[in-house]
Amino acid sequence: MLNTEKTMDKITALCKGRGFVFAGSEIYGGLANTWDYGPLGVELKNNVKKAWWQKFVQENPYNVGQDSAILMNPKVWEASGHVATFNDPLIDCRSCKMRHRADKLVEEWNHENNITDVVIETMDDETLVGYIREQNVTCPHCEKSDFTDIRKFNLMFKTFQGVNEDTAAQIYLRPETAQGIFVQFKNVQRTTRRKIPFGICQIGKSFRNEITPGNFIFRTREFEQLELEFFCKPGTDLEWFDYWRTFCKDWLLALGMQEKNIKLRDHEKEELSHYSNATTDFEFLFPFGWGELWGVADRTDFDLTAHQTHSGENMEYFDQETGEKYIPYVIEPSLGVDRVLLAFLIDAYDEELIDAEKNDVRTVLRLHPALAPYKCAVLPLSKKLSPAAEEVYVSLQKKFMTDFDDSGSIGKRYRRQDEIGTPFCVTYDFDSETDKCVTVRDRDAMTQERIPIEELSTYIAEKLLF
RNA sequence: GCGGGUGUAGUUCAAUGGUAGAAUUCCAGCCUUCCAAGCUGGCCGCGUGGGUUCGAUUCCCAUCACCCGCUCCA
Repeated sequence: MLNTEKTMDKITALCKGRGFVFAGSEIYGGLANTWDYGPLGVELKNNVKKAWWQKFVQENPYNVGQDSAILMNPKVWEASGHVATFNDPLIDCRSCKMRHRADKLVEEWNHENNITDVVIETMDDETLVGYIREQNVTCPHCEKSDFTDIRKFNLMFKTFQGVNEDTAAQIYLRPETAQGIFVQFKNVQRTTRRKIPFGICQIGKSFRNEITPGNFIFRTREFEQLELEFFCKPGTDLEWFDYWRTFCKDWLLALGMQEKNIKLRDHEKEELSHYSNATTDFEFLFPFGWGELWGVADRTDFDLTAHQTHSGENMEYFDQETGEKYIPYVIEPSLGVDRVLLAFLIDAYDEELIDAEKNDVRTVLRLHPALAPYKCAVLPLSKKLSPAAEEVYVSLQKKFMTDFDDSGSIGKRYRRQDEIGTPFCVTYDFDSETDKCVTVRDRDAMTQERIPIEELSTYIAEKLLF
């Protein structure tokens, strides 16, 4: 019996086999959880970014773009709270080797023992360890109370700027792109003459030294984010929160993601980040379960206020119409490029049983044309037609990523394109010379249409819209 | 980082204490007038490093990577 279930193995095999994603540094035995995008992967990734930019910047009445540096003044991360709260106090149980977060350990212990008058948040590591030893807090796993000291684990990658590798020269690789937007908020507002509400979009790499990455490109230590920081008047934030939630969902659906694989989940109070008072996660049904794709957070005025406090720079916005001065609230829809790319891939992956007896399966990536690495492939029906077909190929290349393939049977070449998600195959045949038309075969509908060569690029361009 | 599992061509799977064989993919040629045709030829592999041994892909140790759990979140 043929198994057409989508699995991560099949997805990773396709990615490796067709040049979407390769394991990083593979010839040196790899480096844990690093992945490189191959020729098709980078096209897909660029298309995802382009599609996001198009809807969030190009076509959007509110938003503008920017691109800030990965390296920032370390004070940024003190202000943002990342130096303090991205620090996990890890503690190991000597008995069963289980690792815990010291603060969570105490929190649970207090909860179970009905201790309510102890404030964990204000405890430093020594106090935490002291408390654990005093109270004989036990390991939830083995019930013993034998813990190591706390080891600080900061999720931020550190490096050094300049020649001195001392702490004064220590800087961080940004753990999120958002702060680059906050620190430039005033410059962008001034130079674009934007009035509140408006937003700033940014695409860029971020780095988090996760304890446990995994699930292919779902969680990696180096990843790329698509972030919008939307500035609005306090009190209108929840309204805009809803607005952007809907906007984000529409974007996913417009690009063909199946609604049944998307779920919106609101964060519970305890779950909220240090900067947020409301968050909704967009989750996608991956083969390994539901996983977060898009976090839409109401960050309040936390960041701008923090930067105002730490930098001494006034971050207030002055409303000319009402004469009011205020620090804007911020709605942040933050999307992981690698994650959403994986989601699109999985969502698009399909195996079609063509002939049960021959065990013939057509593997097809039903990617939206806007996302597909190649928009079309030119396939001469016979090798004798290759020179003429190449002319069509060269003209199409000026407009879109186009592939050319004249090796093997026409059927095999269709299948090759199906597997990498090419929406249109253009076949140049023996009549093309005289009627100046080609056959365009649609990947999903499996239909064939005779199109004049000169109308070809317009025909395809229309299908790329979303 | 801890516990469990895995590691042989791009993929799927063999065999072996005497340095590996097939299918498929891929490439070249012949053939081929629209959905994985055929023929001929070809490329490609024992994760890495040690040890035992005359000799290791095989046995032992370490290491690395991947998968499943504990964490976390874009």
